[in-house]
Amino acid sequence: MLELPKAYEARRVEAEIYRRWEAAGCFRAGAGARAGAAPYVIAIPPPNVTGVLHMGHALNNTLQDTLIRWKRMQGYDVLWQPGTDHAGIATESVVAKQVQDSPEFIAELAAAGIRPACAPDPARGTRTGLDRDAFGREAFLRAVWHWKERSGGVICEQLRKLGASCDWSRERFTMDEGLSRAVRVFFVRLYRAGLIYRGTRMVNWCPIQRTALADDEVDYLEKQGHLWKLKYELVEGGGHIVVETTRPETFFGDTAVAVHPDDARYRHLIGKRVRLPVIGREIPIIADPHADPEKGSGAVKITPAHDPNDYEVGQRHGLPLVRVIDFDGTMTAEAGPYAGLERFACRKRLLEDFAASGVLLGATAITHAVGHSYRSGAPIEPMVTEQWFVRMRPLAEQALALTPADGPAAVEFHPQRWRRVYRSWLLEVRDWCISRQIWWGHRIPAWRCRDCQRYTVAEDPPAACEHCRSPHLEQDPDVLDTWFSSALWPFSTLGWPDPDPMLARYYPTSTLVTDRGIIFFWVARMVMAGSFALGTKPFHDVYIHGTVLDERGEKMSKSKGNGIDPIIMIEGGTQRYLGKDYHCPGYGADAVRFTLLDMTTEGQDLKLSPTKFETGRNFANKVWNAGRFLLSKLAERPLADEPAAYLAARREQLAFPERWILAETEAAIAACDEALQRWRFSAYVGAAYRFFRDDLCDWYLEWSKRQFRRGGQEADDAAHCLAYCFDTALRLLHPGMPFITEYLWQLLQQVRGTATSDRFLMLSAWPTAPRWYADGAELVQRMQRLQAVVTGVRHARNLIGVPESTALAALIAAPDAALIDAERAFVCDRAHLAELTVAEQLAKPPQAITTVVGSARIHIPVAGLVDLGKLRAQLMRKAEQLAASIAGKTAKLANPDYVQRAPEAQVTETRTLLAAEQAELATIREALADL
RNA sequence: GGGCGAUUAGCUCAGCGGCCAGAGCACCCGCCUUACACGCGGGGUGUCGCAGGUUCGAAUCCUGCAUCGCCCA
Repeated sequence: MLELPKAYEARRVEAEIYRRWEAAGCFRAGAGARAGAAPYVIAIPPPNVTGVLHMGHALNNTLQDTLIRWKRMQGYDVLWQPGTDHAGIATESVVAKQVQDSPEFIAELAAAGIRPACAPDPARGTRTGLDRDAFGREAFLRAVWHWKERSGGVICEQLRKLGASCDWSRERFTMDEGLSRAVRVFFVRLYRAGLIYRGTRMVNWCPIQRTALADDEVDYLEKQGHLWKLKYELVEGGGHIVVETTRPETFFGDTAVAVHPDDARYRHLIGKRVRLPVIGREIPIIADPHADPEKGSGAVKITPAHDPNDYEVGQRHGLPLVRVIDFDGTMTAEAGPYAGLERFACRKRLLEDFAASGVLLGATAITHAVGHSYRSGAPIEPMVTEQWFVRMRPLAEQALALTPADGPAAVEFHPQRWRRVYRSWLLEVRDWCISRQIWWGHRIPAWRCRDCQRYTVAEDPPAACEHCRSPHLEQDPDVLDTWFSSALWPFSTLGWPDPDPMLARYYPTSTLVTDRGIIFFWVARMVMAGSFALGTKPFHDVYIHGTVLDERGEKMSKSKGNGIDPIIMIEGGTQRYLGKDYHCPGYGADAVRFTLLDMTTEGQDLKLSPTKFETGRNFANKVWNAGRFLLSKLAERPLADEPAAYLAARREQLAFPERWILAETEAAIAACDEALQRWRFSAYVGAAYRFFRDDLCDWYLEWSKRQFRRGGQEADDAAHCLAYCFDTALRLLHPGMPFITEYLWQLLQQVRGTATSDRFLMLSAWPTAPRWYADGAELVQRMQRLQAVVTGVRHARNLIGVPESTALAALIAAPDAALIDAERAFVCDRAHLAELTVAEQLAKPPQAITTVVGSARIHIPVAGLVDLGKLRAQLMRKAEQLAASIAGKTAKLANPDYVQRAPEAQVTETRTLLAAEQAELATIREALADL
C-alpha cells in the first residue's frame, strides 16, 4: 500500500501531473471531446511576451481555465488558444533602457553579433554611452528579438505552473509570420474600404517615447497647477489685454487671442492686434465662442499647434500653426532665446522673466486634469503631426448592432451592466490614430513615392507606385499600434487570412475573459475587426472580472510595493509586501486558484493579502486527507463493483445516511452547474466546498467509520457510497483545483485496478445528477433534523464538560420520536451515545440536564452536581429570542392587510412557523421549570 | 462636470421583496477522537452608511444625501 504524507505537498504533485497531461496530449484542441460535440473556444488575452505573471494574470487565467476544464469535461470540443503579444512601446522601452544602462546586455548582444552602428559616446548621457539610435533600426530590432528570445516564454511557463490547460502546440506570437501577414492583409482591406487614411491631425504625443498615442492611451491625472495671467500689449497702444493660461511656455505659438463674440467688455477690441512679449510677433484678436466669458479674464490665447481646442479654433479662423515645442519636448527655434530648453524648464524661466518684466500679472492656483502617457507616465504634448488613422464610425455601427442597449445580444457582457460602458464608448468613438513612431512592431504596409509623394498600400512590397508607376518607393517608417494586431487575435491565431480548417471549426470563439480596463483598447476593437474581416463577431460572451487589489484596497503596482507574486504563492519564497517580508510556505496552484475563485463574486474587486491563500491551502489539505482515508479503506476492502452500478442495484436497500449523501451529491452537482452557467465562480467553489467539507467529510465520512467497523454489507455499502461521492466531488472540484483532484483520482484508479496510462480526470465526464431518490428533498430535511438533535447532545456535552470519548445516555422526548428512533444508530454514533431512549412523552429523569432542539427535549442524566447556570442562561436567551419572533409573527397575522394581501402560501408558512416556535417556546419553558 | 460600482459581524464577502440576515477568516471554550491541529466539536458576533418614500411586508425597490473607489470628459 502506498504511503501518503499526512499533509498535502503541492510541489511534489503539480509539476509531474502537468507533465503527464501535456505528454498525453490532454491540452490539444478537441482532447476528450464527444463525437459530434460543439466547439467551446477561448482565445487567451495574450500577455506581453517579455512580461512576468502577476496576480491579475493569475485571476484571469484561473477563470479561463475553470471554464475550459468544465466544458472539456462536459464533452465539448475545446480549444484554449494561447500566445503572447509583442507589446510595442512597452517592450521597446524596456530594451531601450537595457541598451542605455546595461553594459552586460551590450556585451551579450555583441556575443550574439549585434553591434551598434556607432561607437559609445559619453555625450549621449547614458551609462553605456549608447542608445537606440546608436544601434540603428535594424540592429536595435535584432536586439529586441534577442531580448524576446531570452526572456520571452517565461510567462507561458508560469501559466503552466498555474495549471492552465492551453493548447501549447498552437501557441502564437503577434509578430509571427502568419499573424504579421494577417495584420498587413487587414490593413490593406481597411484601406481599400476607405477606412484607413493618412492625415494631419492633432494627436497625443509622448515626448519621452517620441511617438503618437491613441486617445485611450492617455491617462488624465489630477494635478496642482496655476492659471497664469499674462499681459499682451495692443499694437496701436492704448492698453493691453489679459489672457490666462496654464501653459505659459506655449505663448510663442500663439496666433490669436480669442474673446467671446457676445462679451461686451471686449467687443471694441475685436479685429485689433496685440504684440506678443519677448518675440514681438503681432497677432489678431478674434471673436470665437470657445472663449468663455466666465473663465478668467474672458480672453484666451490661441495656440493651434499645441492645444486640441485651439486647433479647432485655428481651423475655423484659418490661423497659422506655429510649432514651438519639438518632438523631444524641447523648445523650437520659434521660442527665440528660449530655444532648446526643455518645455518645463522653459516655463520656469519664462515665469521668472515675465515676473521681472511685468508681463506676468498674477496667478491662481487650480487643480486640473493633465494627460499623461499610460506607458511612460510623461505629460502628453498635444502635437499636430501626420499620422495614419482608422475611420471608426462605420466599424462602431456594426459593433453596436451586435450589442443593443436592451434585449438579446450577439455579443453579451457578464455582468450585463458592462454593455452600457462598452456602448457609450462606441457611440462617442473618434478616429483611431494607429501609427507609432517606434521600431518594434508591424511596419505599416504603405510605401511613399519619392516622385509623386503619394502612398501605395499593399500586402507585399510593391515594385512601382500605383499612381505614377515610379519605382522609387520608400516604406513608411512607422509601425502600427500594438492593439491593431491584438484586434485580430481571435482569428489571426486560427490561420486567417488563409482558409484554415481551424478557423472554420473554432471561429467565432465562445468566451472572452478579461478586465474592464481593456474593454475599449481591445474588446471593442476585436468586435469591430472580426465583424469587418469575417462578417462575424469574434465571441459570444465577454466575462469582465474584478481587479486585484491589495488588502488596503489599492491597485497592485511595482512602485507601491504591494504586489503579490502568484508564483511565490504557489511555490513558496519570500514575498516583500507592504514593506514587510512575508515568508510563504508555498500554497500550491490549487490553493491559489481556489482562493481567487472564492473571491470572484459578481462585480467585486478582490482585496487580497498573502494569507488569504491559506483558505485554499487548507481546503486542498482537507481534500487530500479525505482521499487518504478513502484510499486506506479501499486497500482494506476492495470494491466489488463499479460504485455507481453497485449503488443503483442496492438503491432500495441502502440505509438512510447513504441515501442522504447520495441526495446531497445530486444537489451539489446541480448547484455547481447552475453557478458556472451563471458565471458565479465564487458560488461554484462555495457549493463544492460546502458539499465536500460539511456533508461528505463532517457527516458522511464520519458515519462511514462506523459502517467500516461493523463490516459486512454495511461496510460494502459505505465503501461504494464513499467512493462514488468522493469521485463525484473530485470531478466537481477539478475545474477549480485541477492538480490535487487529478492526482487523487488517479491514485483511486490504481487502488481499484482501473488505472490506464491514458485515463485522466481532466478528460473524464463532468458529473450529471442521477435521480437517486424521488424524495431527495425529504431526505435532506430529515437529516437536518437528526443533525440538530446530534448537535443538541454535543452542546449539552460541552456544557457539562464531558469529552467525546465518554459515551453518554440520553432520553429524547419529541413529537417526531418515530423519526429519531428509526435512525437511532446514526444519532447514537454521531452523538456518542451508549444508550438512547426516544418517546413522544417521557418524564425527565432526576439529575439530568436538558437542552431543547425545536420541539424535542433532550435529557442527559448526569452523575453528581453540574453547574446549571450556563444551561439556564442559554435556555432563557433562546426563550427571549423566540418570544420576540413569536410576537412579530403574531402581530403580522393580526394585521388584516397581511392576511388578505400577502400570497396565501406566505401566510400559511408564517402560521406553520409560528406554531413551531410556540411549541419550542413551551418546551423550553417546561425545561426551565424542570431545572 | 457626467456615468458606474461599493457601503451588511473585527476583516473579506454572500444575500437583491416574505423563515429569527448568512459564510469564510479572526475571536472565545473544549479536544492531539487511529484522514486531516493546514484539524475536530461547541459558541455569537449586527442601528444591513444616513434620511425620506413605495408596499400588508424593505438589507433587498424608488428618491435624496454622505463617504470610498473606478471609468469618461
